[in-house]
Amino acid sequence: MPLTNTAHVILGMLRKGPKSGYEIKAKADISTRFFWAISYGQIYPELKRLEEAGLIEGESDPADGRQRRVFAITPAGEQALRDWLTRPGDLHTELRHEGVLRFFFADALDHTERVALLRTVRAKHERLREELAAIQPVAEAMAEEAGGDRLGLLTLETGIAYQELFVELCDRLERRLDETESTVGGS
Amino acid sequence: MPLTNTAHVILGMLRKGPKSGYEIKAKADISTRFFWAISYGQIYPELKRLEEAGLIEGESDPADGRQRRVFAITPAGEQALRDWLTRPGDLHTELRHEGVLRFFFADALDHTERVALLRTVRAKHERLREELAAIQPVAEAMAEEAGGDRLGLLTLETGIAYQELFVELCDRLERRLDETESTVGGS
DNA sequence: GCTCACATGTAATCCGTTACATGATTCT
DNA sequence: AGAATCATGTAACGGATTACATGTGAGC
Repeated sequence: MPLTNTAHVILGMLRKGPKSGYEIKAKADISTRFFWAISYGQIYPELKRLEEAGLIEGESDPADGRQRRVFAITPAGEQALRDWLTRPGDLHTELRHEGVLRFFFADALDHTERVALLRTVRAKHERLREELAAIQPVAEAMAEEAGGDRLGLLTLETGIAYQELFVELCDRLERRLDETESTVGGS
Repeated sequence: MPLTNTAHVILGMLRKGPKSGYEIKAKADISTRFFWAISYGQIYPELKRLEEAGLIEGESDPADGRQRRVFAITPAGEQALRDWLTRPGDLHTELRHEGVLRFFFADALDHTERVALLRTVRAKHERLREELAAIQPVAEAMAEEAGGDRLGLLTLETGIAYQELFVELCDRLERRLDETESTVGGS
C-alpha cells in the first residue's frame, strides 16, 4: 500500500543524513511542523514499517551509553521519495482554523466580544510569527551544513508570510467591524 | 464531555434557523468547509448526540413525501454555542499542506521539476480562489436573509485573501528559484 | 538530589473520511 | 428512461494525538 505523507516526511528527513527517531522529531519540530506536524506515536511505528519495506536501514548507535538507533535512507527509499515528489494528482491541503470558525458564527456575540475574539486570534499568529522568526538563524545554519540547500529557508519565509497574513487579516476584520458598528450600530 | 468543534459547527448552523442534516452539510460546503470541513459521517451521529444532550430538538418534517428531520437549536444549545464562542484558551489551528511539504524536500529534484511543483500548487490555489469568488453572490443573498449578518461575507473575503496569498507565494518562490538558478546553477 | 534533555516505544482513544446501503422526487 | 438532487444513516478504516511506561546522562 502507498506511503503516508508522514512516512515521506521521515524519508525526506533521512535523505538529508542518518538520524534517530528522536532527531527526526526535533528537526521536524523546527521545520515541517508548521505545515505537516508529526508525533512520536507515528514516528517509531513508521520507522519499523519503512525498515521492513527496505526503504530505510536502522543501525544501533548508542551515544554515551544511551540506547539509540540511527536510520539511513536506502536507494529504494530515495527512489520512493523522488516518486512522491514528482507524483501527479491532487495535493492534500487542509486547514482547520477555530479562530476563523468562531468568527463566522460571531453573530451570536456582541461587538466587544467579537473584537476580543479577533485580538486573541491575532495574538496567536503574532506569537507563531515570532516563533518562526526565531528559527531563522537555526535554519540558516542548517542550510550551510546541508550543502547549500536554501529551500528550507524559503519554506520558512513562506511560513512567516503565512502568519503575517493572518495578523493583517485580523486587523482588517477589526477595522471592517468598527465601520459597520459606527454606521448601523451593533447587536 | 465537551463538544467537538464539529458539533459547534452544527450548533452554529442551526442557530441561523432550523435545518435538516442534509441542509447543514449543504450550507457548510459553501462556507465553513474551507477552514473546518465536515462530512455526513459526522453530522448524523452528532445530531443524535446533540439531541440526547438537549442542545437541539428534532422534528419530523417530510417535504414532498420525502423523509426528512429538521432540527432546531434549544436555549441550552444557544448557551453552549455562546460558551464556546467566548471560551478562553487555545484555539485549534492546523495546517496540512502537501505542496509546501514537497517544496521543503524539493532539494531532491532538479530545477525544472521544482518549478513544475510550484505551478501545480499555484494552480490549485488559483482554482480554490475562483471557487470562493463564485460563492460570493450566494453569500450576499444569505446575508440578506440572515437579517444583515455580514460576518459570512467577511469570512469569505478572508478565505479569498488566503488563497491569493498562496498564489502570490508560489510566484515569489518561483522568482527566487530562478534567481539562484541563474547565478549559481542548479543541481 | 533534582531537573532537563536524550531516547524509545505502546495502547487507548479520538476524530474524521470513505464507501456503502437505501429510497423518493424532480428534471431532462 | 435515466440522471441528478434530496435525504438519512452505518460500518470500516485510517491517520494522528495523548498519555503512559521506562531508562540514561548531564548540568545545576
